[in-house]
Amino acid sequence: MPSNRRRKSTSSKATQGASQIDVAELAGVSQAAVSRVFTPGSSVSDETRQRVLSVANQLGYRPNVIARSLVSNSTNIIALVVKRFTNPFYAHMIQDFTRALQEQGYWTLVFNIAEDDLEEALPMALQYRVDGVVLTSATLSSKLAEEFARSRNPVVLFNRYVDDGHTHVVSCDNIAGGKLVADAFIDSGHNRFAFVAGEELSSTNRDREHGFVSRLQERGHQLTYRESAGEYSYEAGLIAAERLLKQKSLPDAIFCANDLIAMGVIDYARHKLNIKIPDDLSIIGFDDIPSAAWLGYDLTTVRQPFGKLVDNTIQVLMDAIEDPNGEVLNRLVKPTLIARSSSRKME
Amino acid sequence: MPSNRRRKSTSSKATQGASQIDVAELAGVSQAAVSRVFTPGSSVSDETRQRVLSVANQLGYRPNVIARSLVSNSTNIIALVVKRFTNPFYAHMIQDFTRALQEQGYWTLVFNIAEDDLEEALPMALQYRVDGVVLTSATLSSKLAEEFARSRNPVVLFNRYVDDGHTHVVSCDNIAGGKLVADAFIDSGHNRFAFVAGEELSSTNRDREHGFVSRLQERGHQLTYRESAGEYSYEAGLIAAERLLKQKSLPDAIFCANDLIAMGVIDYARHKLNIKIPDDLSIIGFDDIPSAAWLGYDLTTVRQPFGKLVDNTIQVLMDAIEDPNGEVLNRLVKPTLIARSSSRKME
DNA sequence: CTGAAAGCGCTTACAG
DNA sequence: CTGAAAGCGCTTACAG
Repeated sequence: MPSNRRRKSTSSKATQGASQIDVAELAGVSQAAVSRVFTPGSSVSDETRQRVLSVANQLGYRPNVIARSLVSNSTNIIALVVKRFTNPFYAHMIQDFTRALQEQGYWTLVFNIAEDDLEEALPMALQYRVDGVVLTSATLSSKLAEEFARSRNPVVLFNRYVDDGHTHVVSCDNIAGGKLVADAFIDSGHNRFAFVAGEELSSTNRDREHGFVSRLQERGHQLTYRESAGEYSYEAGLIAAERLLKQKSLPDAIFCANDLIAMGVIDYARHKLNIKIPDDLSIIGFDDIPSAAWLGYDLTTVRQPFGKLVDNTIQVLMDAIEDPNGEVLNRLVKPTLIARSSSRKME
Repeated sequence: MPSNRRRKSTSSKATQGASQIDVAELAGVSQAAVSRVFTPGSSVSDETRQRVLSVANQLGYRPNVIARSLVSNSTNIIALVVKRFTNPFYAHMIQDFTRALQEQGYWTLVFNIAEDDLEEALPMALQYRVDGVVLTSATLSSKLAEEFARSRNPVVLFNRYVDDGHTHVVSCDNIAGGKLVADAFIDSGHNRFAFVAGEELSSTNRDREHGFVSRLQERGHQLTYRESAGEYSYEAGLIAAERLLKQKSLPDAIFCANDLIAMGVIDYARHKLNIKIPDDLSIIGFDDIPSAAWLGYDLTTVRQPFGKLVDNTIQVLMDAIEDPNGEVLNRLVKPTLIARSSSRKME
């Protein structure tokens, strides 16, 4: 008879399920044997396995992952840090991301934070000894980056940049995206260009604008108007449109920093000012969220290669977990232009 | 000098942060003292506290929540189980829910499952010894419900029903919602009614339809057409509209089981068939997702009292965690009709 | 293949 | 207020 001394008899606190000790006692094997049955790859005789499994089933035993994590030093949990998100793009991101992670045997702990709380929230994530962290719509302060480096937790920035030497990055090539839009507008004969910015401080906004403006200039044009929505929302798009379209001479081509803004601009132009789109005004967005394809908008937009972004993020994360000392990865994924009817076609 | 024998000297594995033992040794106190400093409400002298805090800071010590969970038997994690969600309503739910939970000191572990995987995924959640579970867009099989009952994990169903005696429920009163729509249509003089169903097997769909049809009958009317979109999406709405609106004599009032379907129906009617909305056809949805208010749709809809639903869920959850033997709660929240221009006004 | 033992990093009576 | 000790439920060398 094996020893299994720790617990007094069959106690097992009322509110808790059975433990390995309970199973071991009833099955007449050691606690280690029970552990092995539930550890893939461990060597157990068929007889032991059967007996343990049967007792475990009878007792409703389930391994306590928390205890396992404590000794194995791995939780199989990934922290996904998102900022207050109104954007369907990020809802989708969470959706696909959690699913893809689950396929790899990982679970997702969501940290939903205001930008300012990052400094507090992230250390919390660390306390849970997550196996990795994905940061979305948030940038890492150098202090935090350092703390992460010290904790040796792999961090992947999603659609954000940083070049601190140990933070991995997976992002859409926003500069290239901005250039696609400039080319599309110019190729189809537009010549009064406007840009409606989203979050001024975000790298996504900066890069999209930079790509757009620089390509305009390369091809001998320039930006006529610049308006700021201030955030990536439909409502902000409406308001920006109101300001932008009260100009005496209107632009004939507007690039909006994301789709939601673009939809706000379209609706304001169409329903408040009776402007014909695309006859009088072409509008292009960024993201290709589902509603961009809706008949009421049919928005020309720069599609973020969603699946690729998520897949790359998972892959980078898995690589980093496997080899924490591997090289710092920086994956830039090319976007594509999806031409729909909110912008004039090539002439 | 305290003992702290377990560890050999200052080892602390290379890949890990400092532990209480490391801090204790350097601060010249016992490990228990360090623990007390990080346990709110424990009694520690000011001097000890200062010394420990200073050393902890110097070493970058952070409590290991996993270890704490193992002994305290509480993870401060809530499992949120969602089904593959395309609906912005649920994206919003996750958003608000995670935030509200964080305010209570809980974190959210997201389980994103296909309906069929529920049987596998939920036991996983249990293995993480989460403090509670919220189930969204999924129903609990009796086998699972029993397993949960045995695990003594509080479970709250969000917008789903079950009456098994131990599962809490927080839901919008979908039947009342359906009645609101019937009344609105009848009061404004419509008389050929159609219903476009979403997911046939969901209790939300069943109740909304039931409320709608029963109120029609109460007031001497009946349903003229019933079409099924089969799922709660825009695309399904388009297809359902195509089938529904090829009838020789059209309905003049369509109730769609949710907003996304309604938008699909509006777009199909308007852009493919040139039907005037609301002059020729009134359409009402359900949810009041953000895009329902967009100028291009301006959808009359039944607003789910979002904040109340989330608040109630959190509250029920907290109550159940505090008193696992408390009564089983069943909170039904009344929806309201938001009148916009996709439906004719009272005559 | 299997058991005894150590240990993961904590909390919490217990005794002072 | 404080330390010594037990224990949470596991995994994993170690020795057979």
